[in-house]
Amino acid sequence: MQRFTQNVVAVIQAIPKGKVTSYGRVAALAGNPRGARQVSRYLHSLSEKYDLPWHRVVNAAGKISLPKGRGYEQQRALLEDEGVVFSGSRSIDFSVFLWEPVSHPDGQLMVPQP
DNA sequence: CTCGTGACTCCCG
DNA sequence: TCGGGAGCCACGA
Repeated sequence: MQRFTQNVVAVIQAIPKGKVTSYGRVAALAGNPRGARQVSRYLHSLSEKYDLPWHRVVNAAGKISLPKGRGYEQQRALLEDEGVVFSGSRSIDFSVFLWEPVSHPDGQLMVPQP
């Protein structure tokens, strides 16, 4: 498995309960700002194997990308269980629920070195 | 090796 | 606002 893939897994597992992030951010944190599409694929193929909180990943607009009947409802239910609120009934307010692993002297996310 | 395929994003008109 | 198009890239067939 490639480093990027491992990083994606690590980043997703690091998302705290009650917070969400976007595919693009996960990709960026994993070291590939252009790898958003890969992230979606990993969720699809590795979520069970690595027990990932896949539901905490939404698109850049703060919405669930899954179509209804294809996981939308399940994801939304899981998020609401954690306290995430859908404003307007469809989108998540990033200013409140976005997970920001801001660089911190010690609390930095375990992103590998370039 | 090449090709199709996305639970994405960004940029324009 | 909204939709279309192009960029991107790992992975399985």
